[in-house]
Amino acid sequence: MPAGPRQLTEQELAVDPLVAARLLLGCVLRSTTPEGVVAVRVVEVEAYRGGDDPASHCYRGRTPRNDVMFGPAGRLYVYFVYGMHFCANVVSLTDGVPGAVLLRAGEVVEGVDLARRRRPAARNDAELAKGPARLTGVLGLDRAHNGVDLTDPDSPVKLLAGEPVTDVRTGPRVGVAVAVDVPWRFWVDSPAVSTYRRGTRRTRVVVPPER
DNA sequence: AGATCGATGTTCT
DNA sequence: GAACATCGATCTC
Repeated sequence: MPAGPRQLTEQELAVDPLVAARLLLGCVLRSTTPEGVVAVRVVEVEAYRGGDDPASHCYRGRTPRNDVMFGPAGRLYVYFVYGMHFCANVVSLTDGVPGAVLLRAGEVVEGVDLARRRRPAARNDAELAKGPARLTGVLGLDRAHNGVDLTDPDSPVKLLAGEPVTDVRTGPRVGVAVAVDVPWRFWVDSPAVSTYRRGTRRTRVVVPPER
């Protein structure tokens, strides 16, 4: 009987995030929870590098939040944003050198019914995992999954090899107001790719007083 | 298809 | 106290 899809290894993910980003396109992220199984085919990602990338969560050094980014590759970095959403990254680079790839969008390839229950606002199946918080939502990921080893055969969340992709597109990262000049967003043609939105610049605006 | 806005709470200054 | 790797609703074109 045929073996299932190959699981990616820590070694092949221990590379620069720009390399890991292309590697992740077309891969399948498969999550098992008490509710059931949901899997998505990754169609859109973004690279975040350590040190020189002001948009990276580890730009200003190690903190409790970004701790897993400083650990081994192939782990899941889950963070809480905007007071209500979770986003998930795959840690890349090697031990001690931070880096990660944000999983921005995917196509649900398994467990569509459960995915629909988790994302009732989706108007069609392409919208189920169209966006980083939606992707984590359909997979049922939250802060309890921070640090999970995607390369472990016994892990509840696994990263599986998929069909190789062609025609990878690139552009600036979504919702990022700094380092807008680097095209570190990568995607393949799919209705699930999120629409581009410029980073909202929230530098303080001094409002002149009325009268 | 784009613009705007509110919700919500954690993290860092 | 401000920023924030977003979403969903509602409005205009």
